[in-house]
Amino acid sequence: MASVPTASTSDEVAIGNLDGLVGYHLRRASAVVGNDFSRALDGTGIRQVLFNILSIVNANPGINQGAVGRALGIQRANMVSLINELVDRDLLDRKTAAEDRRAFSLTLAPGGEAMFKDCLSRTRAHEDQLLSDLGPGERTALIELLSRIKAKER
Amino acid sequence: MASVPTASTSDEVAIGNLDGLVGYHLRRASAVVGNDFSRALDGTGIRQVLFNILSIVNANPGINQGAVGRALGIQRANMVSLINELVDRDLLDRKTAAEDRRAFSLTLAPGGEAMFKDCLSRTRAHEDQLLSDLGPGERTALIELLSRIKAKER
DNA sequence: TATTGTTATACTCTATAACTATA
DNA sequence: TATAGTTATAGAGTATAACAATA
Repeated sequence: MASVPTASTSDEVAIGNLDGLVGYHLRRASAVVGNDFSRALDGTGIRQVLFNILSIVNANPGINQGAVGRALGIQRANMVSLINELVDRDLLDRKTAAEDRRAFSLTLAPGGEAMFKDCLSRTRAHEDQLLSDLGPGERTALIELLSRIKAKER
Repeated sequence: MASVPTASTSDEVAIGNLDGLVGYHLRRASAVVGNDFSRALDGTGIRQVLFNILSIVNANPGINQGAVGRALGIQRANMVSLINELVDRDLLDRKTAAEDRRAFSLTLAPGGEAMFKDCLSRTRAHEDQLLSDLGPGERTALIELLSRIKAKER
């Protein structure tokens, strides 16, 4: 069974063979940053998924619901209530697409733009704080490695 | 609002400001590796959490339930059904701890050891495949960076 | 026939509070 | 009083199948 690390960084117990697995470390690090994100956006009512949707729509005005879902890895069926939530809160404008009457064309409502800006700056501030002991090169390198992993999606 | 990247690696739509956020990339990469993990363990009935629990118990025979949860960031209340599941499937032995009769002492049952070994080699094979275009140095560097982020947990 | 969005549904994960039994 | 495990419960994320309207 190869090498079984005894403790690594753990303070209380050994994590055993998990230590060599990228998946384990990704899961834990993602949770830490995700929780920090939640604290950053506390009080806004915006969750990580919703923020991601706002960002995609912001960068692609007029995009339709399905395309947003594909960009974020969210299934069609699960997009419905998320978009409803943002439309109901007047953060997103939804209208039937001119070119394809099956689809909806999404744009940020004025309130959505303000909300997105606010959430973005909160998020950046929190990430800068949380990741302050990573050098700028390390941070870039990390994002680059994560992008390459993401590209392996199937 | 600083720089708004237009496309980065995206093929269909721009991800906008998400591109500069570590949290976004962590979330997506973690999902990719997690899905790959699920495929690797398809048919075993073992999910990522359960595998993590088996690994902790394997590395710390006799450990109690709460300590496993703390090591993995799982709340006490949520440990109960997970441990029940593993005990019911004869993968884990659970007995009242000698030193503290409130606690349970957990060890891998023979079937649990076999299952863990099997899952571990499947997982390693899948990770090696999925991450084959990361050099060994990059993989180590990635794990090191993720560990440092995890250490910021609060 | 294929695609966009929808509904219904179910499973997993996560979070909180209140309880018991032991310490 | 504090801790180990339990129960109940609720919210959120994710997955599948089947449907209507449109392409």
